[in-house]
This record gives sequence, C-alpha cells and structure tokens, in this order.
Amino acid sequence: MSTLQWKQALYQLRSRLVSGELVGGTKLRASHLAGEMGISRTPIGEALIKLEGEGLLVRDKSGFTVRSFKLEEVFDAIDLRGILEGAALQKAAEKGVTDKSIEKLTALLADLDQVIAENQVAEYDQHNLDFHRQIIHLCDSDILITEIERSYRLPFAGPSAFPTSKDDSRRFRASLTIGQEHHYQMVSALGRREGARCFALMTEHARLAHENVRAAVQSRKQAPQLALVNNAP
Amino acid sequence: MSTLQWKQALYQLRSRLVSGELVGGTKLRASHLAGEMGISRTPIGEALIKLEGEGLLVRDKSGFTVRSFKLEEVFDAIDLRGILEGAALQKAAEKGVTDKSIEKLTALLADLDQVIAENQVAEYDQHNLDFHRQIIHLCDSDILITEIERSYRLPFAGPSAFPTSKDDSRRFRASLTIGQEHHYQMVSALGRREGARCFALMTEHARLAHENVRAAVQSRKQAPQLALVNNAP
DNA sequence: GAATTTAAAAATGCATGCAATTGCATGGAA
DNA sequence: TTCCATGCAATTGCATGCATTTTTAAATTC
Repeated sequence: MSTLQWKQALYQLRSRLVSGELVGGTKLRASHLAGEMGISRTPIGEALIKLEGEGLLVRDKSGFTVRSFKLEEVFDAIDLRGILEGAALQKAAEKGVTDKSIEKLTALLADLDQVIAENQVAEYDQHNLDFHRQIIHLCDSDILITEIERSYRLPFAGPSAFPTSKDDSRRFRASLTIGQEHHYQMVSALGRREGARCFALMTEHARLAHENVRAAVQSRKQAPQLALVNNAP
Repeated sequence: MSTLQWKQALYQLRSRLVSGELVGGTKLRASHLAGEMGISRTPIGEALIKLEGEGLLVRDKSGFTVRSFKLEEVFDAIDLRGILEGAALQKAAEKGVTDKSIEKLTALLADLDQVIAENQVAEYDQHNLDFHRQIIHLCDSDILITEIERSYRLPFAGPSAFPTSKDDSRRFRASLTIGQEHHYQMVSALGRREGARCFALMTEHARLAHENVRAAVQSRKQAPQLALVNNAP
C-alpha cells in the first residue's frame, strides 16, 4: 500500500513552498531533490510540472524556480478568489439550497463565534476554511469548485491565509469580527436567494484580506504565507 | 534549434483533442502515443500531465482518459469564462485605459463588422478572439489573464467556440449581430469607466454562447468543439 | 449464451544511462 | 577593480530497462 512517489514528492514540495522554507527565487534542481528525498528524478519531475500548473513555480529554460509575487499580484489573487467564491455563492443562492444546508452553515458559524471569542487563532483558520468549503460546494458546479480550489493553492490567497501579526492584534481581532458579520449576512442572503447580494458580500469579504496582508508586510513580521512575496519597493 | 519534444507532443495532442479526433472517454496510452509520434514515453508523459492540468484529461489509477463533459458543465465553463473576462474588463474600466487602447479596439470592431457583413464565419472566430484577447489584456493583471487563458483551453468555452450549424444560419447570424452590439457597448462602457456595466455586459455576452451550444446539440450537427460533450439525456 | 477464471500481452511507475546544455569558477585583458 | 573568455562540473531532456499492475482475450464453468 505505497502512495505513488510523485504524489509524495508533490505534497512534500508544496508544503515546503507554502511554509516558506523555499522562498521566491530559489532554483529547484530535480537531481538534487531526488537525492534529498531518496527517489529518482522522474517522479520529482512530475511533481514540479504540477506545481508549475498551480502557479507556485515557473519553468525557465532549464529548470524550475520558486515563483515570487509582487504585492499587486497578491491582491489580484485574493480578488480573483473572491470573485470565484462570489460566483459560486450567487449560483447556490439562485438555485436554492436545502434547509439542512443552512443549518449546517449556521452550526459552522457558531463554531467560528466560539473560536473567535476564545481567541484561538490557529483553530480559526481551519474552521474558516471549513465554512468556505462548505459554502462553495453548494453551487453544484465541479467546474467552478475546481477553479476555486486552484485559487486556494497560492498560500496567501486562500480564505484562511490571514497573516496574523501579534503586535497588531486589535486591528486583527476587528477584522475577524467584520469577517464573521460577512459570514452571517452571506448565510442570510443565501437563504433569501439574494444572488447579487451574495456576490457582493463575498467579494467584499475577500477585500478584508487586503488590509491584513498590507499590515503584515508593513510591520515586517514575515508571515510564512508571504514568503513568496517579493518586497521590493 | 529543435523545439522541446514535450512541447511538440503537447501541441499535437491538444490539437487532436479540440479537433474532436480524440473523443471523450478515449484512453490515452503513453507508450502507444510514443510509438505513434516517434519519441519516447517521457516527454509524452509530461504533455499528458499538462493536459490534465488544463482539464482536458483525467488521470485515473494507471492512465489518462479524454475527459467528457456533461452539457451542464459546458454551460458552467462558459459562464466561468464570462465572469473572468468580466472581472478583467471591469478592472480595466475602473483603472482607466488610454485613448490609444480604445482606438485599437474600435479598429478591431470595424474588422469584425466587415467579416460579419461578408459572412466569413471562419475569419470571424479569429477576429473575435483577437478582440477578446485585446480587451482582457487591458486589466493589467497577469494573475487574471492567466486564468482567462486557461478557461479558453476548453474547446467549447473560449470566446470563439461558436459551434456554427449551417442549417440554422438565421439564428446564428442574429447572435453575431447581438454579440457585436455587446462588443460596442463594452468599448463604450470601458471609455466611460463604467465598471459594473462592463462586468454585466461581458457576463451577458458569454450567455449568448449557451444558446449556440444548445442549438448545435439539438440539431445533432456534431461540431468538433463538442466532441468532448457527452450527449446523454 | 452469460458469467467467471485465467493466462498472455501490454502498459505503467520508477530508476538510470547518456549526450547536450547550463552554471560557475578561475584566469587574464582592459 | 570590472569585464569577458574558457573549461569543468552539475544538470537537464530524453531514451530505455525492469518489476509490477492493468488490460485483453481466450478458456472454462454454469
């Protein structure tokens, strides 16, 4: 029962990329990685091609390099995620969802309220991701869901990529409160089949992340999610 | 000065997929393709992985298969393309574009008017694609442009995937006229920086394609772009 | 005849060899 | 120093071998 080697390589490399161990601009050499991981270059190569498709690597003539993003691109990626999630939410609303789905979302909101109240930042990320995943799956479109999941792959673009900086926790806690208000209004709009409002709420929700990213960059507290961001002027 | 083998394999396979030569459900065997194309399995494998990333193939345990799409998925893919293009156009409008860009677009519209008037359907596709490409590049966001180009890769989802059916040319010509009206209004809204109207126009523009697809499917004139569509009830 | 078993053929994942390309360090010219 | 050549080491793209898995088809049973 062995997992395919290229999958292991893919998971390991992806985690080293999003954790910030491999920073933007680093050249990835298949032969070196192969030795390091104790497998051959062939499955490494497959993993690298997949990571290029996810936008985490760029392939220049002879070799893969860890991509580095300008701050503008970070914002664009966040906005893109918001638009896609917004489209999914709008589609779900206009199609209509079951009462059971609304109940499930309401339960997730209660969980989020609790982790916010108890200030469990680490737990917040997971619960928030759960909520977003639950919501986008209501749109019933694999095409859309696949694209949204792809947008989550950029470590700073996913819904839970809140680069928390401790020394700014007042502002950060405020953004959690506002985000949670968005969540409640989304579920309400979803139940009322207010598609356009769903879209607007979700795109605005994504905009919250702009300020969190900006604050993290300015305070120079290098969050791991921002390891791929090139801090040139 | 030889093009890399995996690139040649990628281009050839992609063209065989979108042309309908390889229909949905076909199993692609790397070793067979390698023999057929006179190269080894390694570069073929790279091309297959890339095509999986484009959504044209699915990889099950041991092997790649040509993906087949339900009609609902075709519509979803078209809508997705519309949303992405709409976001790009809106961004361009709100940022503002140069007079030169507007002039360029106006010139492309004149070209389109001409090919429509002369009923050159084949030329229309290329000119229409030129227009869409020109417009989305105004958004100045590589992140967005990359995703839009990815959405074009599904043969039925791109802006020029008009599955023309000859025996329905009245309806088809009407849709060209309406589409061109959308184009004109987009350029106007772009010049006036009317972002929301840009978005609405582009998403509605994409919706035009729904009816063209539906007509093509119903008339059973299998357009090559629809080769990957599974015509179950 | 349909369903199941089984044996042969073929394809896959991975490792590795090799020629060609690229990166890099040393060394000399301006 | 800064700049560009030159040669060596490392790396890549591709081909191919091999063990294992999958597919095909025939053989067998019901």
